[in-house]
Amino acid sequence: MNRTQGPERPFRDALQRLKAAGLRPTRQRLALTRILFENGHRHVTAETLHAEAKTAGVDVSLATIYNTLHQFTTVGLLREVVIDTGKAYFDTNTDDHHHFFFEDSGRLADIPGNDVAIANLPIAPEGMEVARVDVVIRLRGAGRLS
Amino acid sequence: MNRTQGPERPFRDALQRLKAAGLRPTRQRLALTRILFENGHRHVTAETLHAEAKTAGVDVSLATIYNTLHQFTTVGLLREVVIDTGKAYFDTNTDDHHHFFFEDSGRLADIPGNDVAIANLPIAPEGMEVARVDVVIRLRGAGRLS
DNA sequence: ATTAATGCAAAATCTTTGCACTTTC
DNA sequence: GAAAGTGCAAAGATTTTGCATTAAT
Repeated sequence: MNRTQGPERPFRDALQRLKAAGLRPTRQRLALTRILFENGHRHVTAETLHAEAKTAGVDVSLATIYNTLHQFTTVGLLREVVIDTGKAYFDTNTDDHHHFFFEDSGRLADIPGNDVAIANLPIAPEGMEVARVDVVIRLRGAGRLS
Repeated sequence: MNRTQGPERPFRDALQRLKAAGLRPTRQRLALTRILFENGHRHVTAETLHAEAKTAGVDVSLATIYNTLHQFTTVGLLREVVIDTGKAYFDTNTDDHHHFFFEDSGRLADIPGNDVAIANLPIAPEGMEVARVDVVIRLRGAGRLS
């Protein structure tokens, strides 16, 4: 838009992130990257991301949302969290960590810190290696939201 | 089939199980109960259970399979295990325990023993209680099946 | 120019629903 | 014969796919 000044910082960051991941910085991917990574860690589904994009005035088809979520996951920008049968959640925090799942609202939250540890992790069967350990703490309750 | 003798043991067990759960012992539910509970702990999906029933010569519609799986889960005969987006697994072992998931084959297995323990379980947020803690160890590997 | 990405709508999966028919109590 | 359960096919929901168009290198 303004080419007398260099691109603003957030834009440059998004561009950089895509380049580093080896993905072409298309208009859609740049917009989604900014939505996803500019405001701390996020948990999204295809649907919520699509809605957010629309709200932000970015026109992206659902198919592209799905493509993008999976490409980002493949290159390590996102991580998929299996919480629910029939809906895929993606987390912008790709570090090893675990989750709270609020059953009432369907909201997902990282468990703060790396406190959770698993004792007596059983040995993987012959010839198998551990790809990942997922811990989900399902919460239910007198759900007055703060 | 043979009414000069009392019903055989397995049949009686299935009947008993359904009655205890407050479910009417219909032909379909009896058959599914036997398939599910007569041979140690099992992990099934709607599809695998439907196939097994068919193989066993039991005619049950898919809709009834779904109904039954959910009814059984509601009354505590089964437990749902969330492993995979887009496919629901059910476990005949309703005790507190965790799972291995073989990503290659889609097979699910209980982690033997109650060894797995979680250290530093974080406090549930205000007004929330822990409904359940799920641990899934995802395995991948030089998967030569035994 | 070449290659990759996007969008659309159609298809594929898995699951649920509505309603007539059947079975259990 | 009430009430509950079953089966079918249709409808839902989410995700994937095929292919023509558009954009990036």
